[in-house]
Amino acid sequence: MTLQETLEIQIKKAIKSLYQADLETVEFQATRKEFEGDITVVVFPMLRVVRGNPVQIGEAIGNYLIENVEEITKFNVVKGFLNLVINDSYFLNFSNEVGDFSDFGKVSGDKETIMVEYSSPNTNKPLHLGHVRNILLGYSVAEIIKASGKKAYKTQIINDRGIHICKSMLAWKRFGNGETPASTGLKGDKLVGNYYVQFDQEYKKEIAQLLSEGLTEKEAKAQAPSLVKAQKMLLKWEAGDEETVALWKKMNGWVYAGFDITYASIGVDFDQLYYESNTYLLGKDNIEEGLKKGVFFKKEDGSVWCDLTDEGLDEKLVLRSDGTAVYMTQDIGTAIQRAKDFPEVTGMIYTVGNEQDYHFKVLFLILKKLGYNWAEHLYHLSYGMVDLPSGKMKSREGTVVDADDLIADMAATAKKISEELGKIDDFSEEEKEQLYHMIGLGALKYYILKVDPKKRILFNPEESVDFQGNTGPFIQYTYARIQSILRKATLNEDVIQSDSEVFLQAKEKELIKQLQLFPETIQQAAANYSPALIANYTYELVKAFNSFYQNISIFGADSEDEKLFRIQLSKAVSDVIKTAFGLLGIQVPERM
RNA sequence: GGGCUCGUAGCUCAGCUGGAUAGAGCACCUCCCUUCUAAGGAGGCGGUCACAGGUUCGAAUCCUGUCGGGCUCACCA
Repeated sequence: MTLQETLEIQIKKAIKSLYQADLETVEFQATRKEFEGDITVVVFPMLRVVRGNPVQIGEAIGNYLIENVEEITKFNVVKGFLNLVINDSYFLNFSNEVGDFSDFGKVSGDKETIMVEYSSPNTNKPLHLGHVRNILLGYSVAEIIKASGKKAYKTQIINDRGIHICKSMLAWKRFGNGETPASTGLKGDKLVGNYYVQFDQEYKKEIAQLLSEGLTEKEAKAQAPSLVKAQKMLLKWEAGDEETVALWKKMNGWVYAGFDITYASIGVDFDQLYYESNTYLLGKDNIEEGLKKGVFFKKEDGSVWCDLTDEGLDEKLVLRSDGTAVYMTQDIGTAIQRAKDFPEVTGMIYTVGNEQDYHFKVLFLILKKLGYNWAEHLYHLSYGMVDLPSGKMKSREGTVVDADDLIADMAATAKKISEELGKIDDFSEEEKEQLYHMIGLGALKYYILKVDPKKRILFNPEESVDFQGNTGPFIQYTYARIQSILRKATLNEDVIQSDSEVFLQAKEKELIKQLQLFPETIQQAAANYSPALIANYTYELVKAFNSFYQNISIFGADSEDEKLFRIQLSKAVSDVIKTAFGLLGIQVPERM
């Protein structure tokens, strides 16, 4: 039983015996810095059950707790807030009982399995900053779910077919002269992306030409020769035309090789891949089934719809009048297919931008109506767009922040700062490069993950991401600092254990309190799908540690026991930093 | 127009299911490396929590409305 649970029981007893009343719940909060105390009971809500002056009630409860709870040594009441002081041995016991903090806060278990979809790129262009936000969010949420006691499968659906792919293929055939990644030295995704851009330029020229010939904009867009050719190519692809399919395979292969490099650089992975070329026909059977169940209805022209007006939404098309699938059809089919592939899956998370909020609202509703039990646990991990000062990023117009370039820039900044400081001059070149990458990536990931996913991010490439203050490198730095202490401690053969009485400094107590919050922070982050909670928690922990570190000497402690305790506490903090950053997908260095 | 969403310090953001005088970082100004890593620490400056009502012991937080930004309402994906 936690201390808070004990207190709740005792406070209910106190109210019962003092006022003959029953409390439903007791409201606790952390005591604010300006008051003495470790935990605070809010008295106001009790006034509903107990008549009286909040200060007097607080005093009465405080006195009762001192009598009946040994951990409570003192209290004070300010207005309706009862501030309780907890004795040192409670905190010392806590850190001794945990002992090894390397897995502290994590819960193991696999009763529930959640599938997390993220990234899901098109194969006609390289990954950019928008994808990066998606990838970081999805990966982190999957890791948080695992730490909270569930199983998580990371997956992505690769959009490897469709008109957009044909556009790149067409432009390559026309302008490519047989270029390959090997012949140009370009990453495959970059090479293919260039042709996608080239297609669009050509297409725009054709539209301009047709407009000058007097066509309307709509006509010009539909009749431009490039587009017509791309549409023909798509039909050939769907018919299984050998040459088209071969080219498609070749160019997609280039892109996958490029993606793999970027994913490895970012440090993310997947458990299961789905390809749209395999799944785009799925869903039609499910529509048929839904028709029989009465979930859908057919209009006179043969198109199939789902009526969601009862839920305050519109009617939604799920099958065209010619019997072909739409986006929704595929998503219905894919979800059902995944549940078949992984029968243990109890829920799915879709990491997709907020422009698709409505689509997922509808998708989830339809799946519920179709009667799948896992449909109750579907979640759209929606996030805001990443905008540039110039506006929206557009791949076709080449106004994007490329993921590889961005990571390289971040590493370059890390290098510059590191060289100025000169603390790792003895590293080998390879070690240095690894470290710069780790720090640069840490800065980027933290920068993106610490903000609420719902908010859009304005990214200004001119102003580089910070490396000081509330940043990834600041936290990595603190970790490295603690490792330095631990190396020195090992060198001095200080044994990491202490069980005798030591006097706790206020800063040490703060640190332990902060450590105690980690398990519930993980649970909250999982419940809210929020890496930001982990990031903010870690920042608070690290701030508390740095304050401790600057104000209290570890190796200059008065007694051997105190010294050992401080080393042990530092170790615990660094273990938790490592775990927390692991949940964000950020690595921590031994030195920096 | 309907729906969803955001609006907190000059800038970037925290603020949990309503709780004490609204917190950080950046920027700006003071201090602190004979001590364990100064990518650090201690402090200062800076707010009508978009606006107006309401709910109550108490509202940045909940409700309604207004204003402003974004997204979305395709037989596109």
